[in-house]
Amino acid sequence: MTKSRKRAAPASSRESAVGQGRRIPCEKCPLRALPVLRKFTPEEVEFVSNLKSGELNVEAGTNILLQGTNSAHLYTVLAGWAFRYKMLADGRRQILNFALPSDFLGLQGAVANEMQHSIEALTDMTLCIFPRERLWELYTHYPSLSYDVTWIAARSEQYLDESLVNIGRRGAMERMAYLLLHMYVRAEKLGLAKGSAVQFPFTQQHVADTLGMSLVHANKTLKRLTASKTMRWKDRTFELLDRDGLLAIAGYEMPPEHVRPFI
Amino acid sequence: MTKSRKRAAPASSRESAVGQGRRIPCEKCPLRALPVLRKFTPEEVEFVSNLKSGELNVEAGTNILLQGTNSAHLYTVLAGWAFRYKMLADGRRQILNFALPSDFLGLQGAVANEMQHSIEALTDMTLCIFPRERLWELYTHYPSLSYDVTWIAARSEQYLDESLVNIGRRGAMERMAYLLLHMYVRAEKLGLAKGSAVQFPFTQQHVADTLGMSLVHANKTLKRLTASKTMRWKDRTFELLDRDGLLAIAGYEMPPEHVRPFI
DNA sequence: CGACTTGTTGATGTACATCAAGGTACGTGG
DNA sequence: CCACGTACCTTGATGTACATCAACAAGTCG
Repeated sequence: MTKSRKRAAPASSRESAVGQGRRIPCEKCPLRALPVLRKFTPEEVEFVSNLKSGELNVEAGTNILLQGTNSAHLYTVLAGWAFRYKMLADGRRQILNFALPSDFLGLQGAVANEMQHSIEALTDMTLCIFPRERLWELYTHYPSLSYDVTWIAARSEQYLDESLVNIGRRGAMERMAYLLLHMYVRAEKLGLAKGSAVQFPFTQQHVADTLGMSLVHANKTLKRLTASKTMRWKDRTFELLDRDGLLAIAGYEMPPEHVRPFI
Repeated sequence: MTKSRKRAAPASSRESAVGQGRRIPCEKCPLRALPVLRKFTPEEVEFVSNLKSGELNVEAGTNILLQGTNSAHLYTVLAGWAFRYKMLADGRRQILNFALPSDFLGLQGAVANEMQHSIEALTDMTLCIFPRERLWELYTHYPSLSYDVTWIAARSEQYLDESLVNIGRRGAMERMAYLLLHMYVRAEKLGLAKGSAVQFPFTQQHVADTLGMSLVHANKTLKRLTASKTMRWKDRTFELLDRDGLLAIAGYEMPPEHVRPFI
């Protein structure tokens, strides 16, 4: 054993001060207009709207879902960022993925019974709540939506495949370049970019835990990457300066990203 | 860049000498009796049987699915072992997962359009073929089966999560112990174990590519692991000698494995 | 103000990769 | 039969990408 990242105390994860917001009807959901998201029929939207049991506001640092428990809910991210992670007994942490607006959370728990991972809010967030036991209704009433759920699961599998190659077979610079570019592109697609800059709410520690390296090494890798002048990342603001240059360092062809469902 | 595993020539992957076997009706499928697999209703079985368009026999080394192409089929493994992998441009390889009898292959391609990974047969295999374009029928006619497909996708996500923690945050011994135990358990559940021994059809190179390490290091790690007397692996035969001991080295709680669907 | 979070940097150690060589078992065609 | 190739495993010597340890700087917060 070696591999860095022990933290004795659960430094983040404050007490989960949550709140119930008022309900925006799905018909007026601001996300639904995004061009990357598949158009729903009015019936589909109405069904989903009816499935939605409420909204949840959580503060940054809150654990939305917890490894080892079974959640009664599924969530859609309306606003804010989160990350999915697993902890080992001795405190090592691996971040599996980040969640952005329009992402769907908790399916594994709905299907398994017990969560095998945790999810923590990176920023203040707004989530749509769907009761887990009504997922079955969706399957019996709306094949199109069931297909979407499968689609979503298959796509996260793709992301994970990418991460596995990334961590298993590539050096620190390649990994880092790939991750930053990946997160930039995702944010950009959601209209979160201003010019070529995005507000990244995560820290170097999060990046290190995503890429399976130590904080110190992540820091030094970022320095080297900055020296390449393909990007800049200071005070939570990420700027993409040379997309092709960064892509070249990542040594990668980005897989095609399609229009996707949003439940 | 570093991170091992370049191979100039595609050493394995012979020419895909395949063959069409005769058709076993799903009602008589030998796998369906396995206690780990969920019981299907007669209607479900009949529907699946009708969906099945044929059987495929492939030799060890054949590429069943290829990164960058779009396959017209979905497969269920009836017999034999395979592995899912991705290659980088310079020849580095990352194995993502292994496929055993009862596993479902090709969903990502069905849902995306273009495969983002390849699958290669480790042994001679028999596969059930399902035409991809009829997947939609399944969604419209059988919510229960659609739910199963989602279930399967969510479960592979869980496997990938595990692998990510494994590669990202654990040392060579831990990784190795975990992988071997994991593969043993999977094989055992399918009735492939004799006493406490299983025939593993993969080589040390495959293990190395799964764990994101070099062949040499995998070999040395295996030596050290053998010295612990918790297992033995010689001439393709793996023997589990001390389950708890190996589990302790893996430093892990195995997640609960449930009864699962088999399409 | 201290306590804490985040970033930064240098010194040192080690887990890993790379290189190189050889060893066994299997096949092939002469 | 042997010579030859090839697939797989093994082992030692050497190099390096990473982790660990330690310290400090800047910003924020109660």
